[in-house]
Amino acid sequence: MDKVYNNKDVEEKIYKTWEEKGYFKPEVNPTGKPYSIILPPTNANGALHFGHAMYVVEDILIRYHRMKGLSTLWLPGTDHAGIETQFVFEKKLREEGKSRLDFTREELFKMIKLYVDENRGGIEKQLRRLGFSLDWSREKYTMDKDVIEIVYDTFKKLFDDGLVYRAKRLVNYCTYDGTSFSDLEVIYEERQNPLYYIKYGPLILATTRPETKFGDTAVAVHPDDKRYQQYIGKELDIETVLGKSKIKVVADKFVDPLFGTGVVKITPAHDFDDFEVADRHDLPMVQVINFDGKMNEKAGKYEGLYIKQARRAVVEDMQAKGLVEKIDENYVHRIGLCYKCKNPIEPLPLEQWFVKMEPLARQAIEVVKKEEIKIYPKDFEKRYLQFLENIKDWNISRQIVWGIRIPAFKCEKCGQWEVTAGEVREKCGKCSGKMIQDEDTFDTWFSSGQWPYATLKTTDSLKFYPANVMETGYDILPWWVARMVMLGIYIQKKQGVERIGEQIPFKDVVLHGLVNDPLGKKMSKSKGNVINPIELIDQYGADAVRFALIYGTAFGNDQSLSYPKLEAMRKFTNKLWNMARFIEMTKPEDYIESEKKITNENDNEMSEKIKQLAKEVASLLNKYDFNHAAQNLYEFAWHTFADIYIEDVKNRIDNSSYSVLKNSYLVILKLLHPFMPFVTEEIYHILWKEGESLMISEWPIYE
RNA sequence: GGACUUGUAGCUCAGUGGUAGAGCGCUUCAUUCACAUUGAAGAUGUCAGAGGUUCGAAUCCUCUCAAGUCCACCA
Repeated sequence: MDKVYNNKDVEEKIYKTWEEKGYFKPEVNPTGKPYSIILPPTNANGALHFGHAMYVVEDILIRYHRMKGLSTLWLPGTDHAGIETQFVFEKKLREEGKSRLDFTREELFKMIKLYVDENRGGIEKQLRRLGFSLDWSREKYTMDKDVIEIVYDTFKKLFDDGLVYRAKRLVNYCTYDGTSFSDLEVIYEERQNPLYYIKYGPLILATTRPETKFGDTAVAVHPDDKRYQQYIGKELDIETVLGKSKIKVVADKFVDPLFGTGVVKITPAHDFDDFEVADRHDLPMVQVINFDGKMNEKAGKYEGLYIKQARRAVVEDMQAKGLVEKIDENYVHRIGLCYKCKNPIEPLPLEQWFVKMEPLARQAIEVVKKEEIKIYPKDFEKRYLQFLENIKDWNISRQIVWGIRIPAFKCEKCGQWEVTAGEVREKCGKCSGKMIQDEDTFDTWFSSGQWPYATLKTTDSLKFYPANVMETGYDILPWWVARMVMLGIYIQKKQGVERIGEQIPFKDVVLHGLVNDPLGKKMSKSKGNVINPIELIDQYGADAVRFALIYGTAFGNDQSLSYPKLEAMRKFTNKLWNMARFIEMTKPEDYIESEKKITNENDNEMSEKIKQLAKEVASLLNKYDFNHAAQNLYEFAWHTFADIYIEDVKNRIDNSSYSVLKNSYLVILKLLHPFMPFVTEEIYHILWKEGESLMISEWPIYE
């Protein structure tokens, strides 16, 4: 053996052998009980980042259970990542001086598909570098035909059940990207904008958006506000920049009497709150801004102006007419921004497909409260429940081409909608008019929300449903995990599955924290502080990187990348290596493997301590306490086994003590294998059997 | 506005009712005898602050301060 463990020579060779021998497939343990984890699908077009490296905990669980003899499946997959990918592609187009508007829908889709196909596979290579024992033969993609069929089918069933409906709702629309975003995709930022105090007949109200006044269909006051009691229910004659007009006064509790003058203009087509007020008071909706971000004909002479231009013009004209009471230039408020381009989100009314969430959420709440699904660490349960208890209907339409096109068809003649499970409809069933397919695609989360069922069903692996563990970053708990629970249960119920325990998509939710840069700042491309895990693997070895991510940080907490820790873990792999080297070098010439009788007190103590360690590590892993399992192993291997025991046994090696030494070391290797698969496997080949593998050896269990 | 997380040795972090811990760094010694070293010994902390519960609090409760995150969003 070399004096130093050289990870570079070892890792690639070993991973290749594992894969070739089929050790990653559940069939390696043909009679074992099923145990499965679905890898959160990675962006098909993406590269590895530190979020992915944290999936090492899944590999630990998988390797642990595989060694325990379970038929273990860790299923990889990729996601088409609709908005994200189209955004990246459009950026590329812009750099080439082109725009998506230069192409038809079909052309654009083909181009993006080609672009993604060319860039695919990169991340799979990188996940291999981390040593992940994924069953690559079952890899799925959200755009696989059979996955799409399941998504279609679910959509149709939801529609038939009345859980999908079409409605004109305000959407978070980005007039620059030309698409709507979910609530979760809108980011909020504080901005300082002028607050205009405008005269509406006898009333004065404060607004930041005077240009939307042409869409006002009422003004509102608080029902208990003494100042305005005489106006409630009346219609006011008001003077506007477009001449005389009338407007109704309504009373609604949402108005804060302390803000501004306590009077609010109601613009249902361009404000989320106003939309709800309008709903309660049956007010008409007047859209004055178009999807291109310009004012429309309802804005009279301001038609064709962009929002900002219109605001300036309207204010100037109002000032000329004496309609502006005052302007508060120091007003600070939070406005919604597009998370992609950082431009203000415009609430606009658009016909969309919505999923009625309340009935689905109710079940998802119930399964967690009944502990059919458990969330680790438990603190995250509150976030999950908070999200589901306040859930709003889910807008699943996206105005992008890169995605699964919604299988809904509208009759040109009579306006009838028909939803199919993917089949094309050309003629209207009612009037024989021509049917046209909805241009929109599904929200990416609508397909990934069906991921556990879709992947297992289409790989003929349904015996692994529900998955034992869903492990992911806590940041996508509502976006993804909650939706998988809701859709998973729904799908299984529709399949006629009655037992809750078989409806849920997974049993345990395990959430890891985020990895920040060494200064504790979130890694992001825009900050330029992104660190590529592959570079660290090259430098420290995959085992050291894996161990460093687990060791010394409470599971679920964020951590900052630490170079000293990586270095310490690299030394640990080297220490392990040299323990093996010692054992190899000190083998008694007449040593017989079967010699087992323990005669020395210290040898006896060691074999007892090893049993305790094995129990402790198993118990910690069963609780998803990876950190303490790792700490125990590190502490024991280095300080109990090497510093004390090896030092002690060094000068008195005989057949009996050597047997204890070697067998104890084997247990340490086995317990460490899920954490550090490469170095442990390599040592096993050298000290034990070259043709066999530690990864499919038996996990040490002592009763 | 609602909630969550974090604040412990110079740095990165464990520790959740019983005399303050690890790694790195630092000091001293030993060693090149499995270990691009390793081992032994050592120094270092008003456990963010204040109050409370308790025989006893880093740990439980309340409040304050600071950093970060999620959700909802007031014209």
